[in-house]
Amino acid sequence: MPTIRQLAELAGVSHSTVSRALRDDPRISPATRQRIHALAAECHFRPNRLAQSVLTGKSSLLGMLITDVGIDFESHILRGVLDVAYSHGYRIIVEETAFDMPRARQAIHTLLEQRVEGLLLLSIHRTPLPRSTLLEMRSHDVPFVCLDFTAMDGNTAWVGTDEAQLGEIAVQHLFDLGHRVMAYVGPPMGAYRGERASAIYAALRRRHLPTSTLRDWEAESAWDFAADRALASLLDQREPPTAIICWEDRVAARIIRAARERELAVPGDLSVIGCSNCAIAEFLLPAITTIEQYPADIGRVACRHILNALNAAANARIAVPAMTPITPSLVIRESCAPPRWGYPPSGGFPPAPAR
Amino acid sequence: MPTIRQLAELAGVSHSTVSRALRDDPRISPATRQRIHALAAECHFRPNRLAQSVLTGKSSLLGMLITDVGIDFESHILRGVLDVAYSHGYRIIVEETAFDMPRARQAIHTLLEQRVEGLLLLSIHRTPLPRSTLLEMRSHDVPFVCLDFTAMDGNTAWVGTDEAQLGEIAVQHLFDLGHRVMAYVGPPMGAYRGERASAIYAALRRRHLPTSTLRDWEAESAWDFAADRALASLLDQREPPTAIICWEDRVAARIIRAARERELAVPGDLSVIGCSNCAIAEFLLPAITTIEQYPADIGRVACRHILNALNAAANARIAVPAMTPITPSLVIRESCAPPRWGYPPSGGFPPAPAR
DNA sequence: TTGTATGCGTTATCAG
DNA sequence: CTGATAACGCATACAA
Repeated sequence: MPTIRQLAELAGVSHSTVSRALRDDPRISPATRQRIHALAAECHFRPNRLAQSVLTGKSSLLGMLITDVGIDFESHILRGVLDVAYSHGYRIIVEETAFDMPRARQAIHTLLEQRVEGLLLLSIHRTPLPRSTLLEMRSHDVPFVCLDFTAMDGNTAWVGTDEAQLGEIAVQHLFDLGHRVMAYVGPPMGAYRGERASAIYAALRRRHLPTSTLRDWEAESAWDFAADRALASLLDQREPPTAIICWEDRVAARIIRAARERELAVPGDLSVIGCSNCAIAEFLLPAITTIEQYPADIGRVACRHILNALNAAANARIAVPAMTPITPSLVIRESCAPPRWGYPPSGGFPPAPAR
Repeated sequence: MPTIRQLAELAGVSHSTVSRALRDDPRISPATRQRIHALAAECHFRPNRLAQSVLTGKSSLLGMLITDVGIDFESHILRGVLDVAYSHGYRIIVEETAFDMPRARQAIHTLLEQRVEGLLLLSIHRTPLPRSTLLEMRSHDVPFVCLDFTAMDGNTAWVGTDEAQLGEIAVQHLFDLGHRVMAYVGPPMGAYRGERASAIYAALRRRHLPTSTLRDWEAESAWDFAADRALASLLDQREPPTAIICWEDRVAARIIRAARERELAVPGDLSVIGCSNCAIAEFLLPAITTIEQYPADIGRVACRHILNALNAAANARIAVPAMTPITPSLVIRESCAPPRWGYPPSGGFPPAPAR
């Protein structure tokens, strides 16, 4: 692959003429421009963006930290990011961090050395980012945005699911169907991703419904838990729930399976609603009623935010950190129905289903 | 962020001394080295890898083209790639192509301008890459490898599922259970991803079993098809299959659903086996028996191949293009069982299940 | 319209 | 041990 100087020699012009011709500078005569373009194509010439970047200070590179691209939700966020990055002439360097904070820190440094112009941080930490890390991030001179559950201190750009709305949507749907006792199966309040529990419990309280707590969510990872034990402990209560809200479709699938193993019909005996609308949810029997969180939109909005910040910086204006919750929406399918006994039951609550 | 020259000024030394101190050159006195390191840390100095790359010609960047990171299988391949790239000090730039060949070509050019040292091509094309494209790829001076189903002309590095083994595994498992009439639901021979059909039919023929063809696979995309119609057409045959091999778990889920809708028990009346072991397969009822294809390994091997090629080039040796099929393995769960009527049926084949 | 000179942030080759 | 100086591939202000 030739350099711009070698092209110049071949064409019998100076390298600046080549440079200008290639960039379609109007000051170059159509004739030479044409000639140089042809020559460049013939030689498979590709301008060296690294050199350009050194000179201009713009790398057209964005860095994205991601916990695990294998997770459906995260890979769809990446899709969105790639989408807008591509259409704005930016490239994305992806780094996995697997919840390993030193590794994330290392990755960030590497990306900064690569002179990425912005950083997208997706769930790099199980808990909200500590203040010190946030300060450290701000000390680098690149704009960054947190996606999903990473950091929410109000002072940091953040894009993710609107958990409050999600809680409302789930509870409202079940409420409308007639359910009055619901349970939530997922990470508890205060824990990693506990925001969802909080939101659902708030929605429950707002309707003066009991907030049955699931006490044995001892998940190793966010998906690893004993569905049958969880279900048993829920149904053992004095007022067993007629509907279960699951924090994720995979959890919903497990709960449905556990229910069917104890010969409970879904949605006949028990309604189950999931979250995040995973790829297979619509093909199951029953197809899972779920809440779409639009991960690709989350990625798109986040990436756009970075791009805006870049422009704002160029205009010498201050980029305002923004919190951007993305509104989820209900996807009604087959796993929720009115409770078997209606409400209120004439003779008090029905006996717990046989088990 | 200061440059190396500014640091030099602050430290009262020349910029070459700073450069050397930062790279721990033994010729620098421990005292100054220490001092410069401290100063660099204080100023949040990060060496500019772009400038380094311009000089050395090594960008430590690899480019990866991917059809759709939202697809489980592809995102897991990406995981593997990221894994080995990271541990070898390489970064990955990801570009989505969505089967859009002009876009893929464009992305490749962009990546070449970015001076990636190698290219990983994942399913960028529905059919094997045309010879002309392959030649064009070779004309660029970077090593590349095709992943999954992209190109298999024997002259190009390729890593992907060993389809022949996959076919054997699926058919053997069902054969061992006693099935003698099996069908395949998936892209037909000759079509995009038709290799799987070919392999399964070969395995069937090897055992002198009938090769019932599914004639109405009119999938728009690879997952979009009418499962109920497909199932109906299969069961309508004179010798309806007692087992169905699905080209992907999502298809298996749909077939299972369709079967249950016509009150066929799975695996009692019909055995179903999937491929690719999707995240949710183990949580369904029945949990899907499937074939694990180890996508992360595919990514790892492919990335390692590129890295090897890079080293080989450095050693002035020729990088040998290699075909590396990855051996899949059977994951036995609950969706396959012996056929209801055993084999051979005493009074000929049983009547087709009621429908 | 084109050419010359300079610089971007590095590393590397010489001297000293 | 350290310091000039050149070079990498490119863009651009200035001169012609």
